[in-house]
Amino acid sequence: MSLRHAVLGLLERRPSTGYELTQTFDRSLRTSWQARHSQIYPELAKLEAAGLVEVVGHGARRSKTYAITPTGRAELRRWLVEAQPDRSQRNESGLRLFLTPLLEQADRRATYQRDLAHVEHELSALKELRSGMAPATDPEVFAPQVELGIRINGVLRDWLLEQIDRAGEPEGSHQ
Amino acid sequence: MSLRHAVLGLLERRPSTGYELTQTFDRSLRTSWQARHSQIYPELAKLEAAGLVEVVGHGARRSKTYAITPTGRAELRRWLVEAQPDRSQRNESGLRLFLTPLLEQADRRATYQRDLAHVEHELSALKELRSGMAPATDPEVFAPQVELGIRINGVLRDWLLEQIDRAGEPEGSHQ
DNA sequence: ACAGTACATGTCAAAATCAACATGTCAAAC
DNA sequence: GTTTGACATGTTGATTTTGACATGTACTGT
Repeated sequence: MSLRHAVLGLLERRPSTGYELTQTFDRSLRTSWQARHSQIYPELAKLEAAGLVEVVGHGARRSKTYAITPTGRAELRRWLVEAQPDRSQRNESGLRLFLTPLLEQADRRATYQRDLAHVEHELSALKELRSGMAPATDPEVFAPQVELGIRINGVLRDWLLEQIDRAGEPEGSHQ
Repeated sequence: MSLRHAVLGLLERRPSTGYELTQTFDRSLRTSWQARHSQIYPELAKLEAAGLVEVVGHGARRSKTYAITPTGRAELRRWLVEAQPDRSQRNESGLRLFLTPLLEQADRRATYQRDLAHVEHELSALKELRSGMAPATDPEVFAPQVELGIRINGVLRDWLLEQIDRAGEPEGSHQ
């Protein structure tokens, strides 16, 4: 039940509406956990019923702002500190990378190129985020995560470049 | 429907029984895609019904060996080359890393330590795998993936060490 | 006034996944 | 000979996740 704790965690960062949570899932959390609004709204209702979150305000367009309660905070801490992590993952890109060697050279090269383009894109987005980050606003709560993302994507980029090189050699080298 | 393609991919590598696939999911694929036997056996049945795989042999203990068919191979290639990748992930460890800064210092330090222990463990397992890998057996189909795993876990280790250092400073430094 | 778009919340049926139940085979150790 | 454990395949009910359907609100530009 990670969705529950993801929602609690985001509400610990700041009180939010379901709509805002949906966007955060889509923007910041997409590389760790994803959820659609059709999952988030029911989950908020369940969390409220369980007393882990509460509605702290009503805004425009029927929006409800939720905040975490002390009970919810305790549950979040318990999960982070005491619950044993589930290390398994679901990562389609990883699966593709694992299977790509099965392709013939030209196809393999093409898919690595496509992945490389995506990684470069991610990398520049993260670097822009890093440079534009107000050092006062998110005091270091956020910066290290961005840094980690940059490093992992850097490793991925280098690795992909090596694979592309390698896939090109047998045909392209020494005319 | 990544499970389907994961199974096709594994059968492209070599014909296998459901039991063998289950083990491969658990051992090699656990960082990309996981599946239990209760999902794998029905999926094999569906794939067989669809003509993407076929039974090529019966072994001891009622075991059935499946192999990919030409149709299945075509579908696998189509998925790898033409289908647009789903970049979203489900990764509880990533989620925890994202939320850990919310904890107070002592808890934060402790969870980073726990993660570090796990990463070190992964790292030594991968390095052993690298050294023990027959260069002739899995000719390079497998080696680059192991190398990537080593590099990513290395980045993770360094990052965690930095975070632990940082979390220790305000209290532990200059007596 | 009207159109388009972003905001905002919900529900529902289908599909995917998981944990538990269920059954049986074969080899090695004792 | 029998117990233990790895091998091997299945099913079932509950939970999680998805994609589509559904509805309404507020602002912005024309």
